[in-house]
Amino acid sequence: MHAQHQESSLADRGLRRASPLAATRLWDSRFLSHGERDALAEAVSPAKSVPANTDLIREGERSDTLFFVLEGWAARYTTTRDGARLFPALSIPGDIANLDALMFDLPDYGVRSLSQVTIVGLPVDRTRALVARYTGIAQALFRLALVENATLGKWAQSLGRRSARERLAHLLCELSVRLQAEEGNESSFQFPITQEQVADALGLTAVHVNRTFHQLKDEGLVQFANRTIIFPDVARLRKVGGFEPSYLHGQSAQTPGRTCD
Amino acid sequence: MHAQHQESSLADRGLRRASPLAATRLWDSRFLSHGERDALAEAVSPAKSVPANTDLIREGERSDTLFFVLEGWAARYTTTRDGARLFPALSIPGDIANLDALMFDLPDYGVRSLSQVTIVGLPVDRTRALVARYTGIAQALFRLALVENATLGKWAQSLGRRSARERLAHLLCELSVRLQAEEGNESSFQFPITQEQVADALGLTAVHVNRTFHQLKDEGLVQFANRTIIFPDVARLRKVGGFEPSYLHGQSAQTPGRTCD
DNA sequence: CGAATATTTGAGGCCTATCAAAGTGAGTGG
DNA sequence: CCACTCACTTTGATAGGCCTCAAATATTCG
Repeated sequence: MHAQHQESSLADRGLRRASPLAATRLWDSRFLSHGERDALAEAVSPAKSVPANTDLIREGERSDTLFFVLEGWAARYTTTRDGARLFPALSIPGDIANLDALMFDLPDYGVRSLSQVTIVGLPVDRTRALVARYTGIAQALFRLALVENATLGKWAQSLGRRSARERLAHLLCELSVRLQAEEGNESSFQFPITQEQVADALGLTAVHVNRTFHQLKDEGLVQFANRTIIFPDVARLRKVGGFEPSYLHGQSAQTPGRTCD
Repeated sequence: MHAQHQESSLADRGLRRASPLAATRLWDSRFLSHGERDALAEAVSPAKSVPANTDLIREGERSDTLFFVLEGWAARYTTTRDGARLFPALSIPGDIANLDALMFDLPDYGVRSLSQVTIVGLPVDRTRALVARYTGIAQALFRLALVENATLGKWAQSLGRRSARERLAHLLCELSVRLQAEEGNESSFQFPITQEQVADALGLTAVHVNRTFHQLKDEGLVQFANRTIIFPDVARLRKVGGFEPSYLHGQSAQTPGRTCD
């Protein structure tokens, strides 16, 4: 942690310690060399805190920066004409909420904070330059896109073919694995979002999510204690949700070796 | 079309005319230089015809080649323990069915032909070499991943928040646009799959898909004539499905300029 | 402490699933 | 060219999961 390089410019950007990106999957990736990490840390904008329920990107609004989530949860959302909302993806610490901004100027979704979040921005043009110059960064971003792809596929499977109970169980299992990279404990984590937001992730009603949560509680599969969720029996919860963590390709610390080819 | 380069080796691979990839989005991409196209055509394996309902990749089976679909329709599929199937993606001519094989050795899905298909394989290791050498190819593949991402997001929106009628309308609209790159007519195309397969794409039952098709027919929104589907009123069908083609980012000939930044 | 937000509970209804069977069409072999 | 078969489509009846509407309770936050 000695300030070997010029840390001052980084500190100016609010990146006092190593880098706010240190918590990020992109950063953790085995693909990044030292130089690549420095280049990334250099390109990043100051960390910013955003309150809950505020749009980072309004639906269909142009955006010229990539958003890294450092703390808190955000979500991509789409709205149908009749006002129904769905979250095709939850963005939790370590995620990039709008990776596609790298290639497309107009997203087909919005991004909104679900809890208070702290984020860091990466300007698209600078990122393009990094991608062109550093193959490791290009690979890491490509990997992120593919993992998101797999996650979306599972999401679709849940929405299309699983009951409310199974869907909720699957979501909770997925989150426990994805969060584990930071929390270090797969059987419990902070759960900062409302049941209505869960409903928008699962394609259900808030009312029904509530009933489903109670069902899982009654079965002894989940518990709550001041905003943290606890899984007394992870194995059984996974069974209920039909959850197989392999599609996350080592987004957690749990399967460190199986990440890439 | 004169054989300026050595066409013989290509011909040996069954790529007689320009290249079987000519029909492919990857090929069409404005990112590919002449040299990159040649390199791609060179790397591709001989075109192969596969009958309907056969696995290109069995669920969870290792695969070391990328599959381009040249003709016919295929699908990625996932199965839940109770046997329910869902297609998170349909792979139609021009698509790569298993892009993630580039980075991950074990897919979390299977790939299966829905109709008779002709495909071409691209070995993963050769593709990696191409990506490392040709930035245009890397960019084009990244684009494909991001478009697939957007498509999966819309798929999730349909599965989570749209009625059967809306889902079917949306799917048909999406297919009409994606196929248009080849067919050139957005109001009609060959429809080679069964209602049960449609059900697996929409998260419905074959029975209900049948009823929903009839509903759309009765409304004058779709017609069938010997295996081709016809949309008498595309605008109205899009309205029903809540379909906005922008997320496909110019996968069709219809929005040629808006493809990239 | 009060207001706004989130959770909880109840009753009733609709959309889609399930189960079952009949009808249709394409391909095969005699 | 006609049975015959297999797969797909179509139709009907019933049931169930989740939604809708509504209101009460609990919690958060200023």
